[in-house]
Amino acid sequence: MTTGEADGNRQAWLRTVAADVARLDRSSSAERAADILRRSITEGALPPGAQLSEVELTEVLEVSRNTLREAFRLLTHEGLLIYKLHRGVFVPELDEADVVDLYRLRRVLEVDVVRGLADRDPELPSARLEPLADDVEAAQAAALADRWPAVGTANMRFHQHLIGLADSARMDAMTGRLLAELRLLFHVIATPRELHEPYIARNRALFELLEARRYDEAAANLNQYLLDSEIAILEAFRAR
Amino acid sequence: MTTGEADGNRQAWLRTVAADVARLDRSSSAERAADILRRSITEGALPPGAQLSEVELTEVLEVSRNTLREAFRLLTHEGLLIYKLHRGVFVPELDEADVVDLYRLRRVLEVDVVRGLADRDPELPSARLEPLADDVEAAQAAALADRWPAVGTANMRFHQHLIGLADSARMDAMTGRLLAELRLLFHVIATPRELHEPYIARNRALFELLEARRYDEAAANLNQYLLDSEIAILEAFRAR
DNA sequence: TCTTGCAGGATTGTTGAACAATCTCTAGGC
DNA sequence: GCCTAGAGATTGTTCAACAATCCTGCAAGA
Repeated sequence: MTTGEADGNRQAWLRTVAADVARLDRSSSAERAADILRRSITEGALPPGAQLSEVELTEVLEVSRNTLREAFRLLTHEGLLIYKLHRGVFVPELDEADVVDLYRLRRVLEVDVVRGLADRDPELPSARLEPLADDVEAAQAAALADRWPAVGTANMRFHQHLIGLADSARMDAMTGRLLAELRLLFHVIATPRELHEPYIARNRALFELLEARRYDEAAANLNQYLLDSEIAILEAFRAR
Repeated sequence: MTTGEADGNRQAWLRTVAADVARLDRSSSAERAADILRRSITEGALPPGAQLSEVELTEVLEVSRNTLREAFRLLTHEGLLIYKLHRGVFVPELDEADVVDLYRLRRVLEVDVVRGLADRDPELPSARLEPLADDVEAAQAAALADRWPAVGTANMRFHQHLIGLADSARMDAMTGRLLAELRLLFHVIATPRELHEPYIARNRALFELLEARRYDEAAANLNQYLLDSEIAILEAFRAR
């Protein structure tokens, strides 16, 4: 082993440790409160349009009003809450225009990521695809157990991991926001099975194209996938 | 004038009034404090790496610590500040990887917007291009007055307005963040003139292609523009 | 000389109470 | 029936205090 290699290993190790430290540091009362609220919103316990009362939530979450308001700010900038000055915070009610907007962004980002993989194919170890495979399996398992919201979660994670292949912190953050907003839409739709089931197979097909390094086909596939998904959501939305 | 037109005008007027109200409503102490800090950061008074002391700024800005911290949160999610738990808030220090990341996103979004204009050409009144023309003129005027930071501001506004043509609230927000972060980079570069001057003419050329509705050419032009700009910034960055 | 451990001070994280500003809703007047 | 006024509730902001954590400097030990 050369000194260069040893240095490289040491550098890599330092990076992983730094990442671990950053993860541990992420515990403040405001963020813990935000975590709980985030789950309540994305799981539908707090439906779109609902107002979040400060006094009520300070008691439930056992944090002070100031800390709660910091949690509100965090979620506001994730798109999961909106502030109305002097009136309070609300769970956003997205409309069809938002669906179109969200999907436009998704198509732009995700298709570009897949297309971009072709340029850096050699440096992309196949292990990077494992999270995607796991997500496909998780969706399949949840479907067999008839847990359709969990299918939706796994499908979304698939797309988050897909974006992750680009190694762009900003794309990751943007996608996190977009998918969180998308979840807001799912709760006004009555038929979760019809909404999520088709995409288990489509995610698997997309994964296999990536695995085979047929990136152009994968990009075209993904583009059509997202167009279809947008239409499906719009239809379910109108039929609610 | 038909009733339809009258309705359309009334609708447009209602929208402008609503926008004005929203702008007036946007005056909370936290956001005013954030405005001041934002300018200090983007204008370079607070250089990358600087720490913002809470007690010091409460006195200067004449707001309470809690309100100041809300202002910090606002700027954090614009990418203009970063929080380090129990250590404070700092102006981010971007590196070359961030430049590459930022420009990748800019290319994806801006080129897609221009390309997308072709599909909705008929519904795009030429008046929508006026802000872009104003920005080009502003940049030109600032250049004649030797005010190069102002040239940079006008150039950035040009791109913000360009994204605005897509009528996507989320693209607007993302671009706002990206350009704010980009400004962070400008202050570590010693030669503002060399950095900004070439893009006055290039923005004008891009504008003229848009005006002529030659969108595909405009998209290709913009793509090369952003690639060149990225290289220029990277070089200036390495030479600092 | 270099590292390690330990105060002590400084800064941030969080709380609770208080008051001001604003909104909502109801009751009353026209 | 519609408009207006005012009471009550909610949010916006401040202040003071304490807890938790970080940074600094110094002394003890290898």
